[in-house]
Amino acid sequence: MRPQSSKGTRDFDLIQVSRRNYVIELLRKAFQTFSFNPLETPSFENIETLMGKYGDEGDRLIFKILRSGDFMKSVSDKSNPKIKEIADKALRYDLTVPLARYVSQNSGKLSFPYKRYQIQPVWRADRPQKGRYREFLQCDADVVGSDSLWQEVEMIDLYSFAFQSLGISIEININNRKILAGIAEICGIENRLIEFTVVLDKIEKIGEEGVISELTEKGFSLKEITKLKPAFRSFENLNESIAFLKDWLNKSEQGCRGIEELEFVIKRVKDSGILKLNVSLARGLNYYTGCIFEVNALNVDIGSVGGGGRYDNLTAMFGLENISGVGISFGLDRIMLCLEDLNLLPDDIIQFCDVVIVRVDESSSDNGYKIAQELRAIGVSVDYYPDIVKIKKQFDYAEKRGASHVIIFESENDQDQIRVKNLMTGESYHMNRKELLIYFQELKN
RNA sequence: GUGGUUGUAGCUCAGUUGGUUAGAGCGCCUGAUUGUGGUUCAGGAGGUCGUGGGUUCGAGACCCAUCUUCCACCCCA
Repeated sequence: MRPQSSKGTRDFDLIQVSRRNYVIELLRKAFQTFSFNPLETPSFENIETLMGKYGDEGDRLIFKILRSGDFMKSVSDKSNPKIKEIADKALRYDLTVPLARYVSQNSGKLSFPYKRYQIQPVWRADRPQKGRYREFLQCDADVVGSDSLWQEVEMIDLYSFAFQSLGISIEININNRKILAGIAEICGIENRLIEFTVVLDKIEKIGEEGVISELTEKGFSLKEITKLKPAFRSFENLNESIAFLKDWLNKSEQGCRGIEELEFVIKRVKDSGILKLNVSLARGLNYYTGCIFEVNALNVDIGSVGGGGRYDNLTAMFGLENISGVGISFGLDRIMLCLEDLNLLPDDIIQFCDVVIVRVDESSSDNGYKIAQELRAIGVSVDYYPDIVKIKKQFDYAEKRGASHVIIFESENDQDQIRVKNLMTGESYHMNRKELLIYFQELKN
């Protein structure tokens, strides 16, 4: 059996784990600063909880878990069984639907608005690609149970806070689903809103001509497309774009409401300079109903590093009506790529061991181990080399472990002459037990 | 799900139109050298050439299937 990790999954070694933890801790801190509380939900849910929430495409990508026992017995058509006959659980596909389930299930004991953050892996049976895996960590913050636009304001402030702490310069594209609905209304295609937005969302990638040809392909008429054309325009200036939209959509009540919402938010966020109104921004998930955002890192070509928006009635499918929420997500894998590209990862975040204890023969084994115990008691990370092998090999080992010091017990060594070598400087000292403890104590501080 | 791409020693890769015992660098092991690891030298181990079929006198090279990698779609994060 050849060792091989499963498609679209990764192992993380010491360095990668350290770096990821560094980022996760900063995100956690940002979430806590904005008073979100942690929530963790199980890796799998009942299959009905997840199926049908992400569209047909989503259903296909959900990892389903086979029923236990001899479930095939009760399958009617064995050559073509129904999913629910053979699978009753599924791995979570995102963190939003489990949140909706949790909030609905616990609505009695939660106080609203309920603010939670959640950092957990999710699974998608997608075909892997650059920065896209079948198992990846999502970092979400959501607030549910308030219609207030202040929530949007806070979410954007949270984005700037978090990315600032990571040292990443960003711009946030912002739009409002109501504006998109308004555009559809003005152009007389309100019944094809989702189709239209999915295509419009690609404009950055495929350009105006691409969008036009794809819309044509989908059966939009030339007249409709001509009417839609103002949506392809992009503006550098927020006020300019708002003025334009106000004029264009003044006949659409919904569109006007969308613009008002945007204005409210834009006026109040801390760094409105990073906001960019982008009418073509739609975001795939069609449960969004209000403001939507997408975060792009500047100075690096990595795509979006986060996104989110307002959704109404996400809990309705679980029987809890009239609950509105805003959620944002941080794409950890993309953020890691971005930090690597920009060289923003500090190198002192990797937790190597501090000291390796080596010895020449068994005569110093007990003394050596005692030192290990004493050093550990004062919080030093100690590796006690277990075997008596050539000193060269033990030194090589220590260096590979990233240890900053080696403590050497030579056969003639008595307790008062313990040799300590600093691998960073190459300096070597002799000291007794007490001095040694003090030396490392000071190093810790 | 569609179309392409990749897979040779622990790592990075060579391997010429199918033809003898499949190579290099780094790493690893052993021994010397360097006054206790980091230098230098010498020697050595390690590959069913992703896996399974097939074509052929002969396959790492060709064909099919499968797994994996990366990429573009679809979709999305």
